[in-house]
Amino acid sequence: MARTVDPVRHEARRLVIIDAALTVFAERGYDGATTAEICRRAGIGSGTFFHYFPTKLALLLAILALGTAEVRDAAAVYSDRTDPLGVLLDIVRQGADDAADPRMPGFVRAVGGVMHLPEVAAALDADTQAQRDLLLPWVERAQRAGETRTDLTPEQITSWLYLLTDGFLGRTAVEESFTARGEKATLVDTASRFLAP
Amino acid sequence: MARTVDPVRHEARRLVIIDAALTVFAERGYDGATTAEICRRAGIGSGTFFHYFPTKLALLLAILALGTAEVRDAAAVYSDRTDPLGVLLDIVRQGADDAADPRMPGFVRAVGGVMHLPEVAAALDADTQAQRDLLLPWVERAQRAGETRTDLTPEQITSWLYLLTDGFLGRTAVEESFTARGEKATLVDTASRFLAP
DNA sequence: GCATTACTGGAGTCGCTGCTCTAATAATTG
DNA sequence: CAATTATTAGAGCAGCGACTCCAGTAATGC
Repeated sequence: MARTVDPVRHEARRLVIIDAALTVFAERGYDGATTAEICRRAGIGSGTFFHYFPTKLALLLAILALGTAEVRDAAAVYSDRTDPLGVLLDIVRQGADDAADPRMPGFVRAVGGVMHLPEVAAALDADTQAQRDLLLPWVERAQRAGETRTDLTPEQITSWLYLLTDGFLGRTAVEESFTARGEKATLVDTASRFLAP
Repeated sequence: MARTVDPVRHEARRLVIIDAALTVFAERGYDGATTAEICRRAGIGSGTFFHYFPTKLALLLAILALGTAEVRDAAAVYSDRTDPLGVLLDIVRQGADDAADPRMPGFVRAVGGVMHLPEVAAALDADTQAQRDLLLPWVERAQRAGETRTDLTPEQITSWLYLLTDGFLGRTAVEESFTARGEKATLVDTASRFLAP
């Protein structure tokens, strides 16, 4: 036998491609991003590209999976907090911080543009589910503690919190003067107003 | 000479194509929508298509222009109202109603997916500007009347109102159980809470 | 009726892009 | 070092889709 796989090297290379793709997708959209351009950006040949990912779509899905995993991991950070409302606002804050990566809005739009592909829709469903799993228990706790309105179901409140961060992301994508950094405080305030009993 | 153009017939045909395109764009995204499919849906041949629109992109821009014109026309409806806050909430309500067209969310995503094209970006800028022109005077009046918070600039408030309807639209696009009809009341309530002094 | 022009369909073209294939190179094991 | 296999680049292929072209038809003015 000879030469076993070095998983570290392999994974590193994978991440280089993913990072390049994230940039190009954000700049040109999914269809506008050619594999050739991604390869150039990653400093590899097309042979290498397809050695790591079977299709361009698989690459997109890998990026989405990475994001979803991150959301899942985030749960651990809050696990021993005792102030439900505070946790909810911190999660919202975190969403604003994520929007600060200048590639994020463009990437989100790019994904939306190919959401009609069933694989993409499924990946987004998984992501939404992860977000929900993160928020829902804290919403319920906040309601029980009387820190939050109870005229909406926990599911509805979760959706609306998601709506706020999503809309926030979208606005930073479109409007020059609307910056994640500058409007973060208003986002948290708006979430507070929304949650208030 | 012979046969002058019949503008009515011409315009009607144009609208048929536009309507078909709106549907197909919403279903498949911009790049996913082939001109062949749009032609099939509109019941025309490709020759006819390119007789009416020089390129596929021009067709998309025509749809966007139509929407922007609609926003501009909306201004007239509110012109002699005297309750600024009520007008703002009505505009928000109108946004919720627009989101009720089942093709709207998909179409919005499709447009977002090709926003990197300068022509599309410009068209969206124009649309945002029209929305701003509609909202801004009423925000200023509401502030002066003391019906609305004044810790944010009128421009910021306008952006945030836009954010709410935009996010609302996005959520109806993604989440099955989040319907424009069902969540409309919460949208108006959230806008109220946001605007409150 | 006839000349002229608008409109229409659809077959075909041309460029582009995702992906395949091959041959070379590097790494690893014994 | 030899054998084996992972990795790499990049030339080229195959398919697809926007758009062109043209021939035929309908409408209009005289």
